[in-house]
Amino acid sequence: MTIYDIAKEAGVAASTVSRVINNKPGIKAETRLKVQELIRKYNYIPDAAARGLVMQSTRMVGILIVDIRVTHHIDSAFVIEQELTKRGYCCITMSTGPTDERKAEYIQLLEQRRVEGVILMGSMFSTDLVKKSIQEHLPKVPIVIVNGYLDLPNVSGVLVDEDAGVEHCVDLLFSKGKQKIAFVLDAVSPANLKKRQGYIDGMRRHGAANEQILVYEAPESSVAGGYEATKRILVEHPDIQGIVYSIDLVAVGGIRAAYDLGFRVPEQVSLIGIDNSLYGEICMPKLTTLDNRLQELSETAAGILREGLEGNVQSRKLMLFSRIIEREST
Amino acid sequence: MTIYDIAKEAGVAASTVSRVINNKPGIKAETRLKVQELIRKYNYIPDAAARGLVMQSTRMVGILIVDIRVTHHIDSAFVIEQELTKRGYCCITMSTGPTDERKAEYIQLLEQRRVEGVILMGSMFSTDLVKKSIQEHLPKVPIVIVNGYLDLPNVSGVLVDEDAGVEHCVDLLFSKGKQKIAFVLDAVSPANLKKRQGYIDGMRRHGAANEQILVYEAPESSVAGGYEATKRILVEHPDIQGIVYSIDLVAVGGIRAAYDLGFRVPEQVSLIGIDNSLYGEICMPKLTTLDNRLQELSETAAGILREGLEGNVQSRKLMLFSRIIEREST
DNA sequence: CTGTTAGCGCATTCAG
DNA sequence: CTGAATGCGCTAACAG
Repeated sequence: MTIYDIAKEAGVAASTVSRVINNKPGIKAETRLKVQELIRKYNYIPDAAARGLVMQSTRMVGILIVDIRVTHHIDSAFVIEQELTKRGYCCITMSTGPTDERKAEYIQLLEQRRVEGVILMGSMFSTDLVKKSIQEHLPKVPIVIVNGYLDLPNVSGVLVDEDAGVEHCVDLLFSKGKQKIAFVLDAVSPANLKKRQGYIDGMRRHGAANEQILVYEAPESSVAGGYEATKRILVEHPDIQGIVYSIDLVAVGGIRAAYDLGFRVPEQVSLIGIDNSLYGEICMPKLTTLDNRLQELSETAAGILREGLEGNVQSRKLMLFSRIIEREST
Repeated sequence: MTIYDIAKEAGVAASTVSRVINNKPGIKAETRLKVQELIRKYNYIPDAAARGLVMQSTRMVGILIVDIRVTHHIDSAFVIEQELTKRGYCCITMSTGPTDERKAEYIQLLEQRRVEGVILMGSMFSTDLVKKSIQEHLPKVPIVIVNGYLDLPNVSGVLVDEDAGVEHCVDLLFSKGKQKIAFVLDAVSPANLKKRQGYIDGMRRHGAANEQILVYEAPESSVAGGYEATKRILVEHPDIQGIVYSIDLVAVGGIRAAYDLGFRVPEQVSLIGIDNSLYGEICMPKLTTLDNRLQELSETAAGILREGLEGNVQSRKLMLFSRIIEREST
C-alpha cells in the first residue's frame, strides 16, 4: 500500500494524497474527505524511510550504552527516550559492550542509519577511539555524553561532581570519628578515577599519610565483586572503620561480606555507595549513598540534545552537584 | 556524500560503486581498489534507509516493553538485542507505558518504520486492543510475545508455567509445615493471574477452605508496595506462616516489613518471590525465588523471531518450565 | 567488465 | 484547487 494505490482508488494524483496526509492547505474538503476515508480503510501509514529520504531527515536518534542491563544507565535512557519520543523521534538504543572498538563501530552503525542526534551513556565513552570515530562518522550530528565529555565542536557533556561528592563522603565519615577508610573501585573508568581522586583528596585533607590511602579494586562490577573486595579489606585491615564504594551494587556486596565476617554495620564499619539506586534501599542495613542526580543529569542531557536537534548544535559542558543521602549504613 | 560523489571522483558510474560496496563479482581489481580507496578517504557509508527502500528490507526490528526500567524485561531485551544485532538487525526498543491505547499506537509507529519483526515483552501485551492493532498494522510481520500469547497467524508466544511453579512453591511451604499462606499480587496482568491461580490450586489441593485463601494486592509494583501489603498481612494475620509474591521486587519489600514488625524470617514466616532477580540476592535473608527462566525464554524468543525474519513466519506456542531456587527466606 | 536506465515511496516544485 | 514531473540515495536489470 503506497500513496499511489490510495491515489488511484480515490481518482486523484499522488501529490494530492501527500497533501492530505501532511495536512497541507488548499484541498477541497470533499477530496480531502474521500482520501482520508481510503487511508482509514486500508490503515495506510506512510513509510518513514521514504519520507526521510526526500525530507533529508530520519527523525531517529541513537542511544549508545555499554550495557543496557546496568540500572542507572537504563534509567537514564528511559528519561531521555520519553522526552525524545514525545517530540516525534525514534530512539535506537544499543549495547556496545565494554571494548573501545565496538563503541567506535556502533557510531558507524548510527551513521549508516543517518541518526540526527546521539546520546552516549557514561564516562566510558570519553576515549580517544570514540572521539576519532565521531570525527570520522558523525562530525556534524549533535552528541551529548551523560557523565562524560569529549572536546569536539558537536559534542556536549553533562557531568556530576562525583569527586567532590566522594570528598564529602570522607568528611561525613571523619565527622563520625571514622578515620581509617578504604575505597573500592568497581572498574577503571574516567568517572571512577574521579571518584577515587575525591577519596584521595579527602583523606589527604584530613592528614592521611600515603600508607593510609587504601584503594581496592573489585574483581568484577557486581555484588560478588563487592563481596570479594570487602572480604579482603576486612581481613587485611580488621580495624577498618569506613569503606566508600564506587557504586551501590558493589557496596551491597560489601554489606553482606561485613555481615558474614561478623562486622557490625555501621557501629564497627560504615559503608557508603554511589548512585542512589534501588539496591541501597533493599539491603539491610539500608545503604548511605552519594546521589549523583541521575534524573536531572538525564533531563539536562535530553534538553541539550533537543536544542541540537532543533539546529542549535554547539559544544557545551555542564556540571551538576551530587549530595549525600544518609541511611542506615553510616 | 553519496555513491554519485564517489563515482564522479573515481571516474566510474554509480552502479560500479554500488557493486564494490556490496562485494559483487565482476569488477576489475584496479577499479575496485580505486573506489575502495575513495570510500575510505571520505569515510563513506551507504544510507541504510535508501538501500532499504530499493531492497524492500529495512533490517529493523521493534522491541516493545511496557517499561524498560523493569529489570527482568530489560535483561530479556538485552539477550534478544545481542542476538539480532549479531545478525545485522537494528533494534528499536520502546517503552509503551501501561495503557492499552499507547501499546496499540506504538505498534503503528513500528509499522511506520517498516520493521521486519517485533518482540512484545511480557504478558501485558496479550490484550484485545493490541491484537486488533497487530491485525490492522502488522498482519504479516513475525511477532513473538515473551511470556504471553495472542491467537494470530503471525504471532508466536513463549511462555513459562508460572502457575505450576507457584503451586510447587505452596508445596514447598507445606513440606516445611507452613500451612497458613498468603499470596501477594503486584499488578493485574495475565501472567500474575496465572500465578495467583497456581497459588489457589495449590492451597485447594492441600485442603484449604475458601477463607484460607488469602490474596493481597500491593498498592504498587515496588519495594514500598510490597512493604505495605506485607504489613497489612502481618497485622491482619499475625499467625501467617508463608507468603508468596508475584515478583521478587515486591517480596523484598516484604522482607523489610517482616523485619520492622519483628517477625523472624524464615522461622516464623517464610517468603518466596518470583523472577530469580538480583534483588533476591541482595536482601537479607536472601530470597527463595521461582526462577522463570528468563534467559532461556529470551533466547527462545529470539530464535523464533529469527526464523520468522528468515521467511518462516508461523504461529507457535512454546512452554518452558520454572524451578524453585531455595535460599534463606524459606 | 562497466555504463545507462528505471524504480523503491514519498514530498515538492511548477503548471494549469 | 489539482496533476505531472523531478529527485532524495540506492540497487538491479539490461545493454554493450
